Amino acid sequence: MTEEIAKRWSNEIEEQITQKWVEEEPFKFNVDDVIKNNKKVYSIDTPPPYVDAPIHIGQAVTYSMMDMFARYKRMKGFAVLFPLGLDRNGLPIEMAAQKKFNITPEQVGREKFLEYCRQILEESSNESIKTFMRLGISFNSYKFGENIGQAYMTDSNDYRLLTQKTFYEMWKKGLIYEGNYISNYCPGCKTTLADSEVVYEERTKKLWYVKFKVKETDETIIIATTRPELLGSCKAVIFNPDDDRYKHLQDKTAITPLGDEVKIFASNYASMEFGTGLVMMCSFGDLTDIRFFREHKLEPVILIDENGLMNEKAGMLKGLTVEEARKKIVEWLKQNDAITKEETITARVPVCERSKHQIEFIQVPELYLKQEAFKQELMEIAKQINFYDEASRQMLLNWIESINQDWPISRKRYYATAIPLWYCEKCGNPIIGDEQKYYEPWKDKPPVQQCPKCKHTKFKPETRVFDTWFDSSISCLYILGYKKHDDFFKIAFPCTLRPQGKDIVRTWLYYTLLRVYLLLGKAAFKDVWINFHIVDAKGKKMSKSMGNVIDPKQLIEKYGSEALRLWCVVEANITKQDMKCKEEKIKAETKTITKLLNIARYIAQFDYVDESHISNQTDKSFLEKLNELIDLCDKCYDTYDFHNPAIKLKHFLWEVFASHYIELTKARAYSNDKSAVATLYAAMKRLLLLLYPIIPIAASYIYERLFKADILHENFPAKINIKAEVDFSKIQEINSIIWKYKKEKGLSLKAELASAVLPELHKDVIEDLKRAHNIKQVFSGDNIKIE
RNA sequence: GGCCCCGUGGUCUAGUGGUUAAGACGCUGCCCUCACAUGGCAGAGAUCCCAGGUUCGAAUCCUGGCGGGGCCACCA
Repeated sequence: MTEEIAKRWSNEIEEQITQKWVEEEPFKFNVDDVIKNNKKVYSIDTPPPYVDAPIHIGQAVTYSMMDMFARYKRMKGFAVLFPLGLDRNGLPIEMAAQKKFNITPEQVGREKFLEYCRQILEESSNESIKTFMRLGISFNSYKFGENIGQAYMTDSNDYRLLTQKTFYEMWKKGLIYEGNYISNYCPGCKTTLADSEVVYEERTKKLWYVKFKVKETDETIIIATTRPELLGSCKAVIFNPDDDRYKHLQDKTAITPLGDEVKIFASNYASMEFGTGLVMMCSFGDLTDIRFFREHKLEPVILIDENGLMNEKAGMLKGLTVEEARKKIVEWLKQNDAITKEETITARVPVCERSKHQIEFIQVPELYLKQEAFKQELMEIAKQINFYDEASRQMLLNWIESINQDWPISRKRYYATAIPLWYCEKCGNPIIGDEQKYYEPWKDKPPVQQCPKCKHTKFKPETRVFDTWFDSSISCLYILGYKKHDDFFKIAFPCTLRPQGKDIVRTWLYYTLLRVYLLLGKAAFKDVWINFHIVDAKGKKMSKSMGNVIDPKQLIEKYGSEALRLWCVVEANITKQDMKCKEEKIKAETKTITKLLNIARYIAQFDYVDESHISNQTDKSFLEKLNELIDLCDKCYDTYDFHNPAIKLKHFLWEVFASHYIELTKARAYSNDKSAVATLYAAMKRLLLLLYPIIPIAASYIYERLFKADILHENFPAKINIKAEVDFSKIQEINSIIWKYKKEKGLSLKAELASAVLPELHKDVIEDLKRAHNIKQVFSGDNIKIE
């Protein structure tokens, strides 16, 4: 007796099945088996979500899609490496700790502060993991551990040790150096930022018109500036070479309100339209200033210190933040009658991607990883990888093209991977750690007793930590067991797929390709799948402040995870554009699940008949349509396209299978015609297998009841070996005409028809048509006619 | 300023040289027919952004325009 198939789909069924998957770990990655039996590996470098935030709709959708990739590849015989990672590094943890315990790292000291951070992480709910479980994401394991395929955390000693190991490798190759350059500095995060972490935003700013004097002629000139606090670092006043108003000032000397004397000359950097056409060049208000100083070999005066405060060179502004300094100098200038006008302008300003504070440019020593020298090679790498969608490649190429300095990898922060360096107190010689353990120099001793250069025995520990992307950019190496499981790594590298959002192309994707290229000389991935975002029903970006955030947990609660999974592939192609999220559309997909369930219930009332009994031409004609679908799905799934197959599968389910085939063959099925029943089972089996990657929970539920087997162990279906004489579309067409005729005549669908003229078709098909539509007599002819 | 993507019924999407331009959501009407009322059937609703061009033929290819979006560079 077949176990009863539910009439309605429910969250209880979903929970029961997904719970079982979590407990029994059927997707476990077996490294030994892979190595011993030389299995082909398909690996996914999953993007670790941030621990403390519950997962958002975009993650729910993209992880569901990754799950489809993973499940499809398993059906195709791959050993699929699909690990769950959690990102636990970086500033958000520090900020949360500071806020919750109302402390600052400066107050409590490094070790104590790290403890507070760990406490925050300890209390983190792991909410995201529960949602992944509920969505049926087939991670290799939901248990944390250090074996291949187990769930991992980016702040584990194991992960951090690999970060340090790769650091040694690059250090030894001479790719890392200490440089004292102008860096992006975020006053909010109190740290240096790489260019990739800087974005531009439209902001309103004040523009002040300040009086300068010309020394030689004593005339007053007016200069517009948004950065009066940098007046003390002014080294030149410029005007556009075509600006007739100021040509007479060439090579004269300007006196700033502070009394400094600077040269006046022409430069293309000045635009005639902006302000008064005269510009004061300071060190450094923006990137143009930096370039200008370099080109004119001017000695910069740095007024802002490593902490973002005005230093002693700033005179009366010393100790103030930049904001405070600006206020104070404006007041002072006003008192001295040096300001003629004040305007509000809008301009695009560089801001910190995370905290949105305006970037300052300050000079700080940082460790740099060489990248500028490898632009060409990386462009080549970018061209070798398959991009899905192909158009996404351009985002990466654009970014590589625009790189114009090396990557600062050190940060003055705390909760991140330690930089394993010590410096000889006598000669300053840097000492690196070794691969034995994860080092924290401020509390660990270096692996050597004395400085190899001067034999001195005292060392100063490095207290800076790595940029969080320096960790993240080796995730693909970590999951493949780099420098740990050499025999596995050898066969599994490069990683097959990197799935990720378009917003982190210039960080996560770029840095990973850079790191892996520098370490191994190859592309890190075979395929890269870039997703766009989920936006609200109106196409607006979801944000807490707008109040338009859609919580995936609530959607699952209301409609189930299968409806959500089906919706996200049917709705649109997320690799091409943002996808709008409308609840009604998700709700609508519950109907498809119900339909599938009910077709299964219909089939289950007949005793199973195997495929060898398929002989009827109607049946063969129908199955041939399914064969086409098998081909299409296979071809599309292989290129990460689930959108088009999902639409076709839905259509097949509703139209071809339910409306036409089942209605046409009911008479035969109820009279236990072996060919008809065998066809129902054969078709349903294929259809479930095709749907399985998309809606695995429902597919496995039905499969188990109809075929008494676990769908997880099945292969991707092969085409059914049949040859049909009739095109099923032709049959559908005739059905529609007859249904429409009866409708128009106000006849019931069961009403008897005296006769019909139908095209020449196989007798099996004519017989089914006669019984389905209750036609007494059928004549053949080219024009369909019903009476 | 450079590069890229998109513009199909009210809404969201398919279709990428020849189709009566497809589907879903929404809307209207009829029907509880023994798998399914979380259903079935039917209907209304599209100058396929505009203008040229290529072609026997264009929503589909080309050019220009208009509109929307993205990435990068960036004005003191």
